Amino acid sequence: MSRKGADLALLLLGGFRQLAEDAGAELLRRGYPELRPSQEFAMRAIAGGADSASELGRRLSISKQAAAKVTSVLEERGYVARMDDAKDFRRKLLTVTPLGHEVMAQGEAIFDDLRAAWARKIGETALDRLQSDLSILIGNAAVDLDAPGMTGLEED
Amino acid sequence: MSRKGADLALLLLGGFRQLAEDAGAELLRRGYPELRPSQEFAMRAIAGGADSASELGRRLSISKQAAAKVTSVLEERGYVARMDDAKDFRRKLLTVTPLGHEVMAQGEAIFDDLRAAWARKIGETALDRLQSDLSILIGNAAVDLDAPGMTGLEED
DNA sequence: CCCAATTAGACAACCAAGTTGTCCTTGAAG
DNA sequence: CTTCAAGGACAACTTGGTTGTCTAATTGGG
Repeated sequence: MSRKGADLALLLLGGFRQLAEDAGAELLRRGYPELRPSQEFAMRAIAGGADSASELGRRLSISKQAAAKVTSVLEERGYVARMDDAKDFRRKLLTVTPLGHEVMAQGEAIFDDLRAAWARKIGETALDRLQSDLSILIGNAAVDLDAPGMTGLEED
Repeated sequence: MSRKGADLALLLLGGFRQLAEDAGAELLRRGYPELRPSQEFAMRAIAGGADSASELGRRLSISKQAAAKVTSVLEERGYVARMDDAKDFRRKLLTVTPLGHEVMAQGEAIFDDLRAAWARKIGETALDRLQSDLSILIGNAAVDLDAPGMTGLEED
C-alpha cells in the first residue's frame, strides 16, 4: 500500500515548515534564482559526486525516475550537463556547469548569513518548536540540541 | 512566483527521508492502521487543541483548505468528528473520537520502541547523516545534538 | 562465446499534499 | 446598520514524488 514517499510528510511539521519558508523567502529577496529546493538539493548532490540519474536517486532516496525528472529541469536551466559516458553507453554522465557552481556559491553566501541570523534567533521560538517537532521522530533523549531550557514535547 | 509550499522539499533530505521511511515501514509492520503521516499529524494537532479547520491550518502552517481536506479524510475514517458549534455557526468543531485516541495511543507505543532502537543506532549512520542534512538548514553551530564524535558536515 | 540477469534510462499514468482563487455565510465592531 | 473579518466549501492547478513498462547496454556464469 505504498507508504513510501508519503511518509516524508511526517517531517513537514510546523516548525520546520516555517523555517524553510523563511529561508526560501530570504533567498528570493536576495536575488537568488528561482530554484526549487528539490532542484537545489539535487544539484548539490550531483556536485557531490552523484554522476548519474540512478546514482542521484540512490543518494536522495528517491526513485531514478524522479531523479531523472529533476535532472532534466536542471539541464534546461543550464546548471547541469548530461553527456554520454564513453565507458558505459547506457549512462548519461552528469556534471554541474560553471553556471551551476556559481549559483551554488551564491546560495552558500546567503545561507551563511541566514545561519548567523538563526543563531541569534535560535533561543527564542524557531528552534524551540523545531526541537519539539523533531523529538516526535527521534525522541527526547537523542535530541538535545543545546538545551538551555527546552523540554521538548510541550506542544502548546 | 510562490516558492511557498515547495520550500518544504528543502527538508526532504536523504537522511530524514530514510528515517521516515523506516518509521513508516515499522508502523505498518506492527499493524498500525494505514494512516498518512499528514493525517496522523493533523489528528495529533486536533487532539492538541486545534478545534477548527482554520485553526488547524494555522498550527500546521498550511492553508485552511488543506487543513479542511485532511480533516475530511480523518472524519471519513472515524478518527475525528465534525460538529456544529453552537456558539459560532460558521465553525465546525473538531474533536478526536475515542477510536482516534486509541490509534494515537497505539502509535505512541510503537514510537517509544522506535526511539529506543534509534537511541542505540544513533551514533552510527542515521543521525550522522540527519545531522549533516540539518546543518544545511540551521548551521553547524546551532546543531550539536549530543555530538560525541560527530563532526557534522562530512558528506560521505 | 553466448545467454541470463542486472542496470541505466525514458515514457506514461497516477497520486499525495499542498497551493490560489472565488464564493457564501456568519459574526464582530465602527 | 453597514462594513469588514473570519470560517468554511468548492474548483483548478502545481510539485514532487510514485509504479509499471519498455528498450538498450553491460556483466557474469557455464
